[in-house]
Amino acid sequence: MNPAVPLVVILGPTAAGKSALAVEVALRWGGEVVCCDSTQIYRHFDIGTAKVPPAEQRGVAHHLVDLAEPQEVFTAGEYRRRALEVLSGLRRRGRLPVFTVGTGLYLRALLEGLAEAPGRAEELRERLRRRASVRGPESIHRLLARLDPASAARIAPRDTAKAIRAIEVSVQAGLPMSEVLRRPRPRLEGFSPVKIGLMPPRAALYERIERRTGAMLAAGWLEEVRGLVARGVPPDAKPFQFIGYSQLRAHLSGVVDLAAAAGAIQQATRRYAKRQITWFRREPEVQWFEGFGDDPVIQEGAIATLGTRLGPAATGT
RNA sequence: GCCGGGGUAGCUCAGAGGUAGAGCGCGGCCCUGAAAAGGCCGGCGUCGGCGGUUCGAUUCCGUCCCCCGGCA
Repeated sequence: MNPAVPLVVILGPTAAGKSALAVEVALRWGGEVVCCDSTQIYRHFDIGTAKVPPAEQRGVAHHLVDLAEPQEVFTAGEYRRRALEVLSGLRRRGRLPVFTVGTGLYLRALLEGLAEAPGRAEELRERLRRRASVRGPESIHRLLARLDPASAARIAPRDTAKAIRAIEVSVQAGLPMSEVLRRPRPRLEGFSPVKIGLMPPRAALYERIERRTGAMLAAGWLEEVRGLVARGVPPDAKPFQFIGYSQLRAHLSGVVDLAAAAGAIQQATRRYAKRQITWFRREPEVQWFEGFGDDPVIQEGAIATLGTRLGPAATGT
């Protein structure tokens, strides 16, 4: 068994400056960035998902971006498998993994593992969705209550997405999902995570979200969306549900003017940031910094904290 | 200056003699293969100011201030 090696995790809400800090850390300790973001997985959806442009990568390798085509469905389990591959490569080459985490579930799937459970069953999902739209979301919940009362008690009656997953698992596994979840989970071995959290003041974060939306539009976001539609990416492709892409598609089809679309994007982003904050607050053993990751003062503090765990910087830049 | 209309939550507004609600916003939360998804909870308030009537006024009366129209 190899001794545990460090792994850096940088987490925080969208627009908190995770990417900039990650590149700094990677440059200091000879690391490579590993993205943990469910949207940057998709190819061709670049501007709105805030992928790091090559110039800002400053020669640092970025992993787990552009893994899937827009019409594919990517999952937390798939993320875990791909991340483990990347980690073993980095370990072999003696490079420090620096995760930028916007998607809390994916991080949890990697660090704590997922219970061994059946994967998606598209046909069953489709049937259940149809049932939900014809007979109402509660009908799905009633079905679940018969298959798995414990899960039904835990899942809200109108939370169709969670109820469908619970039914899917229970049916395929032949026992209630609540039982399946009791199985041991394969925790990440051989790495000791060091977690840095970015938590800018709320007002400043919201201001930055507003400005970034404008900057993304100025950078050609609308043209990107127009191009995706033109090249035939189907409207029901997963990434078209992401924040901004749905609103800009509505704008292109003439339903709303651009200003209204931009306002809706900003609002959706604020809500998303709030949900991320709620999730990350429960993450254990995080060293929190109350500012932005591209602020030199915050970077200095984070790097000093990391220094106590990683030792002095391997490369002096 | 005169005549209307109006000042109630962050915004738009409803309401009624017994200290107030809706939508949006905002805040809090949940989460095991769609997670930028999906779901749950919360009113956060000098009812423009000051007097008066009343057991009780945000509601009725007076007055002042402010906003929006129209006429000057």
